[in-house]
Amino acid sequence: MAKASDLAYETIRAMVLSGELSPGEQLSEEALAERCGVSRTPVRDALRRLEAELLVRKNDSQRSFVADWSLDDVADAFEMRAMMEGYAARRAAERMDVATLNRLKAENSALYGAISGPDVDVAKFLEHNKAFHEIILEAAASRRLTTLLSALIEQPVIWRTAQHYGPGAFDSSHSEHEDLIAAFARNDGAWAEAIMAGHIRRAFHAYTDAHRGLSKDAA
Amino acid sequence: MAKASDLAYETIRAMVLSGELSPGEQLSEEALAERCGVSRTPVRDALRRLEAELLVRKNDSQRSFVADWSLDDVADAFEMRAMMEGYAARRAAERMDVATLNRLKAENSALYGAISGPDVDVAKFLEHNKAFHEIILEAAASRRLTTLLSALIEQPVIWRTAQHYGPGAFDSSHSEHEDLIAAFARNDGAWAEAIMAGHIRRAFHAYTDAHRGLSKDAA
DNA sequence: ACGCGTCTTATTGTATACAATGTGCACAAG
DNA sequence: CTTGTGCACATTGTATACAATAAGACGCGT
Repeated sequence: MAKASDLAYETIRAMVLSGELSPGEQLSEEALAERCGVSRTPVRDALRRLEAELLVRKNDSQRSFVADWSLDDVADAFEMRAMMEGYAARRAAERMDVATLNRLKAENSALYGAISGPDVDVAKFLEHNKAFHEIILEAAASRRLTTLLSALIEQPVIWRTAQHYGPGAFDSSHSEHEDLIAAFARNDGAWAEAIMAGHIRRAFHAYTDAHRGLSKDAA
Repeated sequence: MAKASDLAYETIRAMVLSGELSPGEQLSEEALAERCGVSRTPVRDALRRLEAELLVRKNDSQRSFVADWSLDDVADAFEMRAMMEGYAARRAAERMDVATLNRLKAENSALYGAISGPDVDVAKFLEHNKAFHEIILEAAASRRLTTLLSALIEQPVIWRTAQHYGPGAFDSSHSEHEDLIAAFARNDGAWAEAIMAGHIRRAFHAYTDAHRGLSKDAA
């Protein structure tokens, strides 16, 4: 999309994710515009996008605030994702072809490369993990599903989960991906759906384990 | 929300739904602004909202077009809705209380009143049907689910389906709602989910039956 | 001291002008 | 006749000024 609008979006998003803007804090369009070095117009666009992603919420009189996520909200988001990605996996299994299967195998091999060395390369893991899931979503061949899920997948709480993974969790991810590939190879939609739902739920519990006892962490 | 922005949204939406704007037709912000009697700014807001609702799509270079729905797209939308409303019904069953149950009973009684006379009052049926489903969504108590589903429910193809119902279909709706109430009363999430999924799928087949042989109907 | 109404001010909504960008067409060269 | 290039135009992106509205502060009366 356009330059300034994207800049505003990325900037504000980064500020929310980093905690530079605290949950519950009010967002003034003018203040944000100044910090981004653009006018209010692209900021308004950006806020609309962020609102759709649930990173920002608006009160009754249209004022914007940084969304605050309770544990219930996080659980809710993961449950939604488990359901929808499970559904996507089922559809993908029913429509799987050899070329797509090979792409999935390649991504999961690359993912393994990122976690099999002496140190885990978390950024690389995330990259290939994201690619893996996106290929499945693409194979599900549902525009609506893609639209709705992408809003969920971008949730900060979700993708930051891997930061809290122990070494075993990375291996689990890799092996669950292998199981998914096996299900896809057999066009077994029900199997794929079950694995995927479990896959997401395990990520959720990794999150709760990491946050046990912590009331709130800003960064 | 604001006056002009809402006006633009409602106006454009009505034009798309009525077929005054044909599927695939390009939408110029300036032309729409003139027809709505407002400036381009609120029109841009309205287009973003309509894009989120999938009534409008944008091409690579951000030009807007009226979305055109193939049969596959419609089937896709119904499948998504079946899955998500099924999930909502399950959650609602697990959280159901007496007050909500009574509201559901009242809505379904009113719905019965609209269809039990000599002529079916379709508008009244739709109103109570919508209210019934909204109560369930509310009882599901998931902000994300509400956000995502509301985009789907507003789809024109979906709510227009009832226009094609035969007399038996209205009765089926009413009795399926009764089944849902029974499942809710017993907090039987799995049952509620199964009924709801079937309920939506039946609506889909009512749609395909009505359109059998018709390539496209504009209004 | 407390509640209530008004006034000030912060914030968002809208209009308009201008800049940037992409699209299609015309025309020339091969 | 086809293809490539460039120009004119249609359309969207951005900035800014102004209008409308809601939130908060202040003072008044009780």
